[in-house]
Amino acid sequence: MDGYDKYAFEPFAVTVDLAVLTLRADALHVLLVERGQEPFAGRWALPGGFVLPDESAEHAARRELGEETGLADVSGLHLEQLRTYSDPGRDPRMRVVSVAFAALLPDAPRAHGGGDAAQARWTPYEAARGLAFDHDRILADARDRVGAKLEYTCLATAFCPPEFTLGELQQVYETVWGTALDRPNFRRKVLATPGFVEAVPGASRLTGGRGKPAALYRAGTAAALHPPLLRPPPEGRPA
Amino acid sequence: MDGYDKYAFEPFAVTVDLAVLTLRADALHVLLVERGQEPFAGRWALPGGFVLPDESAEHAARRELGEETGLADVSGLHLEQLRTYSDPGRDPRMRVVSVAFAALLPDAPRAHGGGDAAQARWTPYEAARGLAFDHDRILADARDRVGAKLEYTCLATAFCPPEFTLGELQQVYETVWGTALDRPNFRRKVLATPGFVEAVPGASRLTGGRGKPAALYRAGTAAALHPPLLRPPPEGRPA
DNA sequence: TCAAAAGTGTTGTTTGTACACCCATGC
DNA sequence: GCATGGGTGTACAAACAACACTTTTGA
Repeated sequence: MDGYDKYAFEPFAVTVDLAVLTLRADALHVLLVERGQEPFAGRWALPGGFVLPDESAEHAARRELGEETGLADVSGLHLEQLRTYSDPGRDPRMRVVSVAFAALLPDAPRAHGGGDAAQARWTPYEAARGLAFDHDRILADARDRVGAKLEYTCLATAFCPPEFTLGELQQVYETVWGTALDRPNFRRKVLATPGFVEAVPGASRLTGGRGKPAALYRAGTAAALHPPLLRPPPEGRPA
Repeated sequence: MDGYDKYAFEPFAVTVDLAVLTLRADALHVLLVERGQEPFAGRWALPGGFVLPDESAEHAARRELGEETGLADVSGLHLEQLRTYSDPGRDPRMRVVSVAFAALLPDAPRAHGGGDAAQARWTPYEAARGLAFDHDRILADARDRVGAKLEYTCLATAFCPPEFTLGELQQVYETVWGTALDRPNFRRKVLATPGFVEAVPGASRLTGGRGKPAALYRAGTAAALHPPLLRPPPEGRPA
């Protein structure tokens, strides 16, 4: 950090890459853009872009999030830094260091090709393979991180609309983890955690067209979950 | 990412900053270097340096770790990316984006002023305040991360020498968390977690000069802890 | 023989899990 | 009525926390 010279080193480009995740039809979806230019022209990639000279990576990420999703207000969306990818060869053109973010959306708005992307599309997570650059890796890391954070934080509400039912919240866990949970027990755990959700008095909503209308809840103020809501251990290894 | 030009944007410098943590005399210590030049000349800072044109941030971090600690072999040390700090004003000289890492050492080697640092010194965590740049924040984030990861990973062994006693392992938890743990229960939890530690057959060591020699263990192969070893919730909120 | 540190046992409580069961609604 | 999804109760098992107790060493 000492003996500096602005141009002493080969310039690094700093970009942000976004893993924008949402739940659609009970499946995890990710927002992808089709690349219009080389390298990887025609391939799908995570949305992203350069960090501008006078903004932070967080600012750039939220700016890109607005441009790519076409949402008017992205200020309330959950946006979280994942990690930074800096392998020298990750971009064939030049030295690009990318700060990756995960964004969580309650509902999938229409995808539209905003910014410099040819087009944007919501893709099921399972089908999002063969992405440009090291984006397969970034996407996998995003999913791992989100799955892990569901256990010990209130992150699940970031996938839900402002008012949601406990069934919808449970669906978040089941979809991201790919496991079924016992409904009565899930309900008790969530309600027993102070600050996870708060009831909307009197409100209720029909979910599947049939059945008893479910009570509505809002996200609470707590950030961490004590005790955690552990996902069932993978088969074959009894705790 | 399209329509690129190597020099179209103001160059970003990319650096790494290291929060090198160890346990010394049952207290968390961090390696600090005294800055020799402006800005912040004479102030203490986390060790770090530029990422070279042909290396990743991880490579730069391990290289700096070797230079700053003076250790011959740093290949086995735990080194983990924390997050990236990119506020436009964080370095008054120019645009510097820093990828922060946490490094965990089993034992505090002598600190020596290596590289471009005037001198390096192990400082108790509590006394490390008023650091240069945003290093107070980075250091606090490192401590938070390490404390949290002790709960659900086998990270604690990274603070221990190759062979250690369960009492020493417990000391890691107690020091980082600042809480006392019940020894019999701690012992059972650790031994009940497959892959956390493995016994060294027949070996034992006297720890406090007195008392029964303790059996020795090595770090196991597991990375995650299922179930987690939760720290006692802060007073006043019964789980 | 005592202090100190390691290691084992036991007991009561809490938590988790796997269900069975009732409730409200649309068809 | 009946299928569907929401919500409650309960009983067994596993896990946890607190603490008494034994063992092995140095002084």
